[in-house]
Amino acid sequence: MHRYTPVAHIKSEHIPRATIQRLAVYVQVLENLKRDGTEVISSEHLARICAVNPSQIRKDLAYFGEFGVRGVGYYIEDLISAIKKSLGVDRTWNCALVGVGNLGRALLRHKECRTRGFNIVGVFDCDPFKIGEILAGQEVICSRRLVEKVKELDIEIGIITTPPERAQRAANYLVDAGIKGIVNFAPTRLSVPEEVEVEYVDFFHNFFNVAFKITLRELPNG
Amino acid sequence: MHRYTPVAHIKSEHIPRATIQRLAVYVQVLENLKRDGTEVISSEHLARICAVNPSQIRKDLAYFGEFGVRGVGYYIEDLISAIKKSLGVDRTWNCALVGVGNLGRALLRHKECRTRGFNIVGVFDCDPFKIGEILAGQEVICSRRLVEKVKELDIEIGIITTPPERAQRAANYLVDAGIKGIVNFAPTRLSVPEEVEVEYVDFFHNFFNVAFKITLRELPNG
DNA sequence: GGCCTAATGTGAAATATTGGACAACCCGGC
DNA sequence: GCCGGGTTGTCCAATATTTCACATTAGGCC
Ligand SMILES: NC(=O)c1ccc[n+]([C@@H]2O[C@H](COP(=O)([O-])OP(=O)(O)OC[C@H]3O[C@@H](n4cnc5c(N)ncnc54)[C@H](O)[C@@H]3O)[C@@H](O)[C@H]2O)c1
Ligand SMILES: NC(=O)c1ccc[n+]([C@@H]2O[C@H](COP(=O)([O-])OP(=O)(O)OC[C@H]3O[C@@H](n4cnc5c(N)ncnc54)[C@H](O)[C@@H]3O)[C@@H](O)[C@H]2O)c1
Repeated sequence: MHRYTPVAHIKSEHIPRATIQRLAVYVQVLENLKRDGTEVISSEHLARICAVNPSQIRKDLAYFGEFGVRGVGYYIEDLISAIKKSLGVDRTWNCALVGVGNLGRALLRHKECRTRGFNIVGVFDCDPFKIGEILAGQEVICSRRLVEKVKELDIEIGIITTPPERAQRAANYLVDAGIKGIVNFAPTRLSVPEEVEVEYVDFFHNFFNVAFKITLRELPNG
Repeated sequence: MHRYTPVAHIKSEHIPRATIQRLAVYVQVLENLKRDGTEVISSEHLARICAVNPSQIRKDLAYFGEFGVRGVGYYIEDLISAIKKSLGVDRTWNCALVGVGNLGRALLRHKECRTRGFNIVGVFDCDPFKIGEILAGQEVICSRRLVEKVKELDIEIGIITTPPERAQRAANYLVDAGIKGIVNFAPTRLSVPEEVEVEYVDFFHNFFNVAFKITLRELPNG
C-alpha cells in the first residue's frame, strides 16, 4: 500500500492544537532520554513518562508520517528530528526582543533559547537610559528602529516583554516591521492583523491551574 | 425553577481543562477592562476580545453558577470575583521558590505574583554562596531546610526554578515537606505521588506553536 | 402594569478528540 | 525461509467539547 518512509513530512488536513502541545512535550522528554543514552523507546514507555495514552502518541505522530519501526519502537534521535521537522523547529528562527526588564534580561541570558532554535538577534527598548547598553553581547536598540532592523537582521518572530500598557504599541511596531509572529509575555490581548500569529504566555495560568486542582481535591466530595 | 444567585460557587461534576485555561484569560481581560473604567460587558464583546465563541463563554461560566444579568450582560467587578472564587484564587497561596537563578530572581522581583495571590514566602537554594543572601527582602535558605520551613510558613505550593537535572531532587524535597502542588519551570517531567498536583511551565511550547503556525501558513496550500 | 429589547442560560446537534482493538509487519532465532 | 514475540499504524467506537438555537428573564419605557 504505502512505502516505508524513515523521516517523512506528510501533512494531514487539520492538526489539533492539543497535538502540537503534546509533540512539544515529547521532544522535551526525548531529548532528556537521549542525553541519558537511551536509543529506542516504545510508545507505551514514552506515554508513561508523559502521562498520556500510548495510542495518543501514535496518533499524534501519524498526522505527520510514519516514524516508528513495528516490533521495535522509535529510534529516539530520528524521532526527535522528525517531530522537530514536523513542527517547523528544525531550523533557526531569528527573534526580536522588545522590552529589556527583569523578564527580558532573564530570557536574554537563557542560553537554551538559542539551542532550541530561537535566536534573539535584536534587542529593543524605548528607555533612553537602556539604549546603547550591551546585554549578553547585544546592544539595546531604540524600538523606533524596529522596522529598519527587522529587515536588516531577517527577523521573523517578535517577543514582547514590555509592561502590559505598552504591549500594544510594541506589537504595532513589530507588525509595521512585517513580523510574522509574536510571543507576548505581557498580560494583555493584542489586536493585530489576521496574517500575524500571536501566542500568549502567562504562567499565572499555570498557577491558577494548580490552585484550582488543589481546591477541587479539598472539596467535600474529593 | 432556580433562584437567581449573584455570586454562587456551584460545581458541576467535571470541568474541562480548556475551560479553566479560558477562565484565566477572561480574568486577565476583565481586569484590564476594569482598569480602563468599563463596568458591564456582554459575552459577545468579551468573546471578541478573547477570540472565542460567545456561547463558549456563557457555557464556561455556567459550570460554576449564574453570574450575568439577562438583557444587560456581566458586571465586570462581580464577574472577576466570581471567576476567581470559582478557580480558587480568591485567596492567598503561600509559595516556596526553589532555585534562585536568572528565572527565580525575575519571579521574585515580579510584584504581580503577590497581587495575583501567589505569595513567595520562602526562597531556597542549595548553593552555599547564595544561602544567606537577601533578595527582594527575603533571605535565601538552604533547600535541606524545606521540610521545616514549609510547615513553619504554611506553604502549599512549590515553584521549581532549578536546572532540569536538579528538578527531581527539588521536587522530592517539596513532596517530603508535604506540599500540595508544584509549578515546575525546569524542562523535565517529574515523578511525584498521586496526591501532589504538578503543572509544567515551558514557554518554548509557545515558541513552537508560533513557529508551527507560521510554517503552516507558508506551505503551498496555505 | 404591560410591553419591548437585549443578552443570558441551557438543551440538543454538530464536531473534535481520545481510547480501544487489531491487522500489518519488523526482527531475531532456529 | 519460516515462526513467534512485540510494537506500530489505523480504523472505529466512545467520549468530550464546541456551537447553535431559542426559551427565559431583567430592565427600561410608556
Ligand atoms: N518579571 C517576571 O517574572 C514576569 C513574569 C510574568 C510576566 N511578566 C510580564 O512581562 C512583562 C515585563 O516584565 P518585567 O518584570 O520585565 O517588567 P520591567 O518593567 O522590568 O521591564 C519592562 C521593560 O520594557 C521597556 N518598555 C516599555 N515600553 C516599551 C516600548 N513601547 N517599547 C520597548 N520597550 C518598552 C521598559 O523600558 C522596561 O525596560 C510585563 O508585562 C510583566 O507583566 C513578567
Ligand atoms: N532563564 C530563563 O529565562 C528560563 C526560561 C525558561 C526556562 N528556564 C528554566 O528554568 C530553570 C532555571 O533557569 P535559570 O536560568 O534561572 O538557571 P540558573 O542556573 O541561573 O539557576 C538555577 C539555580 O538553581 C539552584 N539549584 C540547583 N540545584 C538546586 C537544588 N537541588 N535545590 C535548590 N536550588 C538548586 C542553583 O544554585 C541556581 O541558583 C532551568 O531549568 C531552565 O531551563 C529558564
